[in-house]
Amino acid sequence: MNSVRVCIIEDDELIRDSYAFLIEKKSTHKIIGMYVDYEEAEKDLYELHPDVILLDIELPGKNGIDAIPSIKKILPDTFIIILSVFETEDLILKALRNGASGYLTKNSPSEKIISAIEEVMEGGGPMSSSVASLVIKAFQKNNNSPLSKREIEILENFAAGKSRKRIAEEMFIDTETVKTHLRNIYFKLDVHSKADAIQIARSKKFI
Amino acid sequence: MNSVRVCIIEDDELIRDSYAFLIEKKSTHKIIGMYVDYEEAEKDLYELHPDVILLDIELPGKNGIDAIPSIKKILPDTFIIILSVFETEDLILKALRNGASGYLTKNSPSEKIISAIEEVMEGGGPMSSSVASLVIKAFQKNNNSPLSKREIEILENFAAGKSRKRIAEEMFIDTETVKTHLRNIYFKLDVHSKADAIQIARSKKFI
DNA sequence: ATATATATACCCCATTATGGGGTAAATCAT
DNA sequence: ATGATTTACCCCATAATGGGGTATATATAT
Repeated sequence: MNSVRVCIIEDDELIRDSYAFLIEKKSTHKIIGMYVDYEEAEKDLYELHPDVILLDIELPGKNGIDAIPSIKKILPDTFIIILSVFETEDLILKALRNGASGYLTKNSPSEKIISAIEEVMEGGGPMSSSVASLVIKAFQKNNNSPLSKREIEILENFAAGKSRKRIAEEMFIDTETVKTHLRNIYFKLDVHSKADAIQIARSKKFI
Repeated sequence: MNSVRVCIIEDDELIRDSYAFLIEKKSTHKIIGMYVDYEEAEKDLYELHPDVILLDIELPGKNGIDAIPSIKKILPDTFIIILSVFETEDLILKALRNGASGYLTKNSPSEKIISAIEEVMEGGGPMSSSVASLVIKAFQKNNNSPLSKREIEILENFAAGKSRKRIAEEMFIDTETVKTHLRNIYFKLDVHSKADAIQIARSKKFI
């Protein structure tokens, strides 16, 4: 592994300095920039063009989640690894959606951080195991759904923007049958519209 | 880490036996069952109640992907780790959606497989780094979208099943403006319906 | 065996949403 | 300053929706 040019954006001085120290000491990677917030970093980013940015989420000024798209606009090919104490589904998914390539918790040992830097450079997606688990769970359905298999199938087609007619044709059933299923779905989810049914079903991972 | 009761479903004798041998030799986990296909395994699963199942995808009879929900129905709390030579987005996401807790490529060293068994028992989500990268990319949008920001926003609301009227209200614009955006979205995606627009936009990760 | 859930299908009705067409002005960004 | 974006209005016919009632066959579970 060649020397990787790394930049750190982290407001806590102790954490920032110890990461920098350990990375420089235990690997061949170079810490080419250290910043206490995104606004400071922004001025230098284009000139610096780091390979990897270690980014904290809890920052003064623009937070890490919102900083990701801004960084990606300036440096589309720079990999961003989130370093955070928080492991909530919401934050993790937003970070990944916004363009982060990895997500580590701050209690990760320095070896894990160093190998994560190498991993992203090689096209990997380094994550703490609890983070990986949350990411996987984000794909999985809730098996305590009140909806039947057929109802789930219909609501999924519905959520794909299809009309009753089209769903009926594709499922080889009558449009009236689709309608009856829909009526039962509305009753079970206690809603009275498509949008509400989709929203409830998605948030509860029924579909 | 206590001894974990592991079961292997893998049709290739050499791979199956070498996994079993290495796991028994290098860890305290117990291989309590080995099967060449899902049908064979199914007979014993409830009685065996393994903690973890190492599951191949390319199986004779029912394939691994389809076997996952069947296993989960019999053993809802057993963790399933996929072992596959294939790393296509489609297979990986289907496996995770169906309930797999981890996904390793077959070239993984035995240490990685052993630690994966421990990781799932502790609530983690073990993945090969290339798999993790694909999973992360599944969350990320295509930034070469022909759609404008506003159009993406509107199509996302559209994909949430909302009507033009509701979108207009929530976005503080006129329904006619929503309509114009929609018309431009249809033109850019070369479609003539909601369902097609959503389908194209989702498959190309524009939304 | 009997109750409950599921999947199928038909009828009525009024209201709402959709897609296609044309046009245009203000603002934003390269 | 040229093209893209965002906003908004007009016309029109057709399709889709949601609410109501009813029914029958099959599965599943207690």
